[in-house]
Amino acid sequence: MIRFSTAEENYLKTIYHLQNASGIVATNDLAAALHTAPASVTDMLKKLSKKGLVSYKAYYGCTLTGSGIEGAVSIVRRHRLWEYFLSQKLGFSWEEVHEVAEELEHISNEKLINKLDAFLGFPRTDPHGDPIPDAKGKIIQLRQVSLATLSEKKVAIVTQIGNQSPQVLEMLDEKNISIGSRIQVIKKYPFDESMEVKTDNKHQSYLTKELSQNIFIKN
Amino acid sequence: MIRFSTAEENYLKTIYHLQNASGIVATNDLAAALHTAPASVTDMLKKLSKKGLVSYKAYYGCTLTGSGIEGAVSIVRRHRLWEYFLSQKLGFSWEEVHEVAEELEHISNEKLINKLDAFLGFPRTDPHGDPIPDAKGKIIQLRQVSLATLSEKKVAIVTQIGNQSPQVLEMLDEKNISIGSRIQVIKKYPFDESMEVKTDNKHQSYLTKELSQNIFIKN
DNA sequence: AATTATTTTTAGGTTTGTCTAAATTATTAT
DNA sequence: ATAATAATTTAGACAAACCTAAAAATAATT
Repeated sequence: MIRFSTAEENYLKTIYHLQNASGIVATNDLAAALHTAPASVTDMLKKLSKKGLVSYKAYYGCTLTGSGIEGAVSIVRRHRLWEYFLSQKLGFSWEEVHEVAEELEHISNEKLINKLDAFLGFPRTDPHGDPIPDAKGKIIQLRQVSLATLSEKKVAIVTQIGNQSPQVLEMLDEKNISIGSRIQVIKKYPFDESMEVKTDNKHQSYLTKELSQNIFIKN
Repeated sequence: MIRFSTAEENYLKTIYHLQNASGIVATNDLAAALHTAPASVTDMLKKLSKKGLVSYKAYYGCTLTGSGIEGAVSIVRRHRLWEYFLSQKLGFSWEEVHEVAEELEHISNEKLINKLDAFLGFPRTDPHGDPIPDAKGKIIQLRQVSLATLSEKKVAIVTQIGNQSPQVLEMLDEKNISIGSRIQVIKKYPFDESMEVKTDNKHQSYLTKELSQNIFIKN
């Protein structure tokens, strides 16, 4: 196992997420995601390229190589296991876990992570419903069906949240919707694709199209 | 709360332990403990001095100031809580915990540490028997009575280990002695101050003066 | 196709924390 | 008390990761 610096790990992880969302990653996009100057990104890309972790052609963005992906997945695994720990064992709310996990994820002792995994009972998703890679780096990504597609009267279980911005998480908290929630569609309004839903505790809420499209479910 | 860099934290913590053991801390001793060149230590001492964390007079070593001690104690708290977690929850052996805790201790989210403390049930000592400072920085240091002073036939409980080098920890492991062990003195040999002892499981061992002096007990 | 605008890279600089080698101060031994 | 030795500091450099400003390459617009 190769050891990465904290900065390298942040680059690998961020490139990984960006390229999963939209293929080749542009320097400016990466800079924006990392809150650094584009010039700094160029420096680091050259470094990661020389190490064989990204393939990078000047002016044409980058993608992770095989070993780059391997590294990124291992960081994602650590991040999500810590999120699960913080949420399930320490009682952090799901909006708070991400920030703390950003720090914990850089502790790269493999035995620690595998023992943590076992202690937590080998969870398959983190508190936001994102899949946790196993010790071999395998990720079971479940089929993404959004709540927006569910028809009236039907019931489903929330499995994942798409956009995990604090704004979205706060709204979901207010509406009492979290991973594992049972949701029933009461009425759909085709005009603006909004809907009225009922959660476990009979709590009734109104969801815009934007919100319901970000809530993923299983039946 | 002021934030420190990882390097600063390591200096504070190391100065704290050294000055607890022997008053004023010499540059060379600090360099040896940190595995760095003495010149680097001088640089850092100037920096910490300017920040008001150590009082430092060139050529005459250093000691922590009030706020330096405060910082150091908070790092010690984090370290020992993580050691407890690793040992009690994740099943690490007590020789292994220190190394991993060296990394975890630098995550300085106060809420994380306080929630971890609560999750662990507010433990008062780490797996080596060292006291864990509470959230206010208070340390309850128990009276140090060494096994060497215990008389024949008497029984006591191991509360702490003085020298926690891997060599000592390994010997104690072999002899089945750990924090919380019940030990009975079978026979003492005044000539070399060695002794024969019996542990919980009827396991009988021979302890040299050097070893028994490093095992601290309560009755 | 030429100009303008955007994106990306290069050049040169900063900070943190480290190093080695040389100079200085303190301590120990004669 | 002086010389030798040990400890410490200064001086000058280096790597990592960042920055700003200017230059160059690519993309968009007329």
